Amino acid sequence: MKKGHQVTMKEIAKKLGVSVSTISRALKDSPELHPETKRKIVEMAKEMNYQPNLLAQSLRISRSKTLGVIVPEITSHFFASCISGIQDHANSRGYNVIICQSNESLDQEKANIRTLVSSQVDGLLISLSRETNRFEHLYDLYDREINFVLFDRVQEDIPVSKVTFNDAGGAYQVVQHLLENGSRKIVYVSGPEDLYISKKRKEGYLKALKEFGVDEDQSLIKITDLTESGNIQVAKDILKLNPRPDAVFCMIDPVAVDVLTEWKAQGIRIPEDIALAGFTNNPTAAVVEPPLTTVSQPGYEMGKLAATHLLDQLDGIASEDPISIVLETTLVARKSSQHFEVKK
Amino acid sequence: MKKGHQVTMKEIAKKLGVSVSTISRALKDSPELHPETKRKIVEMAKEMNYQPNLLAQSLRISRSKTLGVIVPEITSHFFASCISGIQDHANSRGYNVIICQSNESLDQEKANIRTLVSSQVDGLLISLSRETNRFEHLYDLYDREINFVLFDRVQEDIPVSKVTFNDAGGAYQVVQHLLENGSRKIVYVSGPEDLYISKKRKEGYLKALKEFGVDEDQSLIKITDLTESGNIQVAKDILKLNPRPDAVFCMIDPVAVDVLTEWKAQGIRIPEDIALAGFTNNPTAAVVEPPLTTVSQPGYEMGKLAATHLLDQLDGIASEDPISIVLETTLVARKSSQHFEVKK
DNA sequence: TTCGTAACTGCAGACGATTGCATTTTTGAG
DNA sequence: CTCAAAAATGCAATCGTCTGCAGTTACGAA
Repeated sequence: MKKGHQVTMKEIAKKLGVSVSTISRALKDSPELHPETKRKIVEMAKEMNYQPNLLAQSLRISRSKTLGVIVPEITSHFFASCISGIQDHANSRGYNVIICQSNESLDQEKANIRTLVSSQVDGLLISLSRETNRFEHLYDLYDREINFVLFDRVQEDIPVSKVTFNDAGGAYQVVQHLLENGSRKIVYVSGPEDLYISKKRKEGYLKALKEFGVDEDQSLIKITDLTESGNIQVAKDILKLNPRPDAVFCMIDPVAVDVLTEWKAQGIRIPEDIALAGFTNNPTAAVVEPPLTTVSQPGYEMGKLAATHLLDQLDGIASEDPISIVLETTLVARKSSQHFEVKK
Repeated sequence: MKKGHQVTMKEIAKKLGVSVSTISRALKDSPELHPETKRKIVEMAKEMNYQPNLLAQSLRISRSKTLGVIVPEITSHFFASCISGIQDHANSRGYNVIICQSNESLDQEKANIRTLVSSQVDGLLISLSRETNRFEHLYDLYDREINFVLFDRVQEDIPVSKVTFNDAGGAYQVVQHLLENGSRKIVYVSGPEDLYISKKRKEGYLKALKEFGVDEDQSLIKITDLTESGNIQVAKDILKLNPRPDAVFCMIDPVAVDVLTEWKAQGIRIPEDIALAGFTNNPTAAVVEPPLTTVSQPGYEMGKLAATHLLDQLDGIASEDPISIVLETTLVARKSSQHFEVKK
């Protein structure tokens, strides 16, 4: 198999004995061309299976009609959904999408940005890696006037558009739910503390406690590095608390699933002995036993909105002033949180 | 935010009062340049934050250093893993990756191919959609001498390289496992019959039965359209069989999970009343109750191998003759298949 | 001082598509 | 049959980068 040679306008021109400009005009259906010439050219182009070289077009108009996307990891169902939303919307507006993963690494994130910018993407959609606690690379994009939109894992201070969930609100919903079910001693299992979502969900957790008149207790806030072993360690630590807490709210579903698995192995009954809730509504949440109470975050919608806004900016439809779009989440109450009801 | 203007060689040249060619040579560290000139240019380039325009480079050398990937859907964990493997390997070799989803639609698949070819990707990695039962678009690529590799969902007759799992072997493993556990009346739940993996896994199923001297029984082969309602319908149909089968082997995990959920809702005990097994080893398989016996398919490996082979072809390292790479699968025996042991 | 050679740098054309302007061809009127 | 206007087509430059070749310096030797 040789390097596939694409048919160019030049070749059509030679075959038909006309100039390249004429080919170009014919294929754009220009009115200043003789209809017969046009017909012949279009026919020949089809016959030769001509397809325009997008690279050349992009170079000429300095717009690649391509968006760059950077997510921490594609294999996460949530980010895959976001990508799907971005794709579908971008394609419907004639844009291509180049996807990169940062693998939760700041260096990789920077490298991705370099590559995408070099590739002349018209704009970027970025969800920050876990490691990203410095933001020069983003300010650099900003200074260079390259359009980008942050989504889900954002940095709040940068004056660019952002699409986020009401993470605090979602956490509030789920903790409120646990409180309403009678729990008072509620653990919050957080990810790394400088992570945007860790902070926001903690806010919601604390707010709910406060409104129900429950005092904040630092010993009930556990931190995991989000690895499986880290999660299991936290699961064990929680069982050592005395008195044992009524309920545990994990920052993301995978943590809750690991905790659940560990506890089941130890013979702890959920929700009878302790209630459990997660966040994100991963596919796994619905199928574990007992089904996991969680908060639903429509990733597809988020991706679609982020893409819409970026493209609106690029196409000059949206104002260039940055905006912040906040999506609401929905509590998905399942069996894992029915602590006191079951007791009765 | 304006359209980000990228620094070009021309601007560096103007600033330094030299020609563009000199800039180009300096940045390529050409030996025929005065070291001092070179130093100044490199310094200035860094200061001005110069980044080469990949579009222009690609146009010039007629190679975009970009691969196109088409998968049925990104949100499937398996395909996401493949993509991840493709990405990592392609990046390590200096290639970008453009990802498209066909959403299981033939038309979308064709459209994706058109776009990617127009975008001048150097090669394609394709996993076919469910709907793809005609293959003109692939033969067309072949005729145009455009490099592509098929993976997982392949078409066997096209003379291009393919990477697949030993699907028949995997199915054989799992059915053998069920047979060894004492099951004899084993249902195979298949997806649409013209799907590559439906056929291959059926082969393995039948082979295992034959080797254990179990007669093939058409009434034990059920077909689902892979929608949730389709899967549930099959779950119900199986319960109507008289006598009730010992075990059920579902072509892919999501089907098995739907069946499991439906049966649990009906009070059927698994594996006590009936054993169950899936295929793919999705994350959900490990966390359902009972944990699902399945067959592990390393998607990341598959993606990596497919990318490696394609790039080897492109770089002239691999022979241009198509090859077929077959990856082995691993049986993951979990509780859902411990039918007779538990009975004892 | 002059010349040869090496060291350095610039020119121009190419990649493929597009477009303002110039040029050629056609058409019809006088 | 001529000529002007209109219609059809071609020329050339552009986007940013690269490179073969030609041109320009500098330097040492004679």
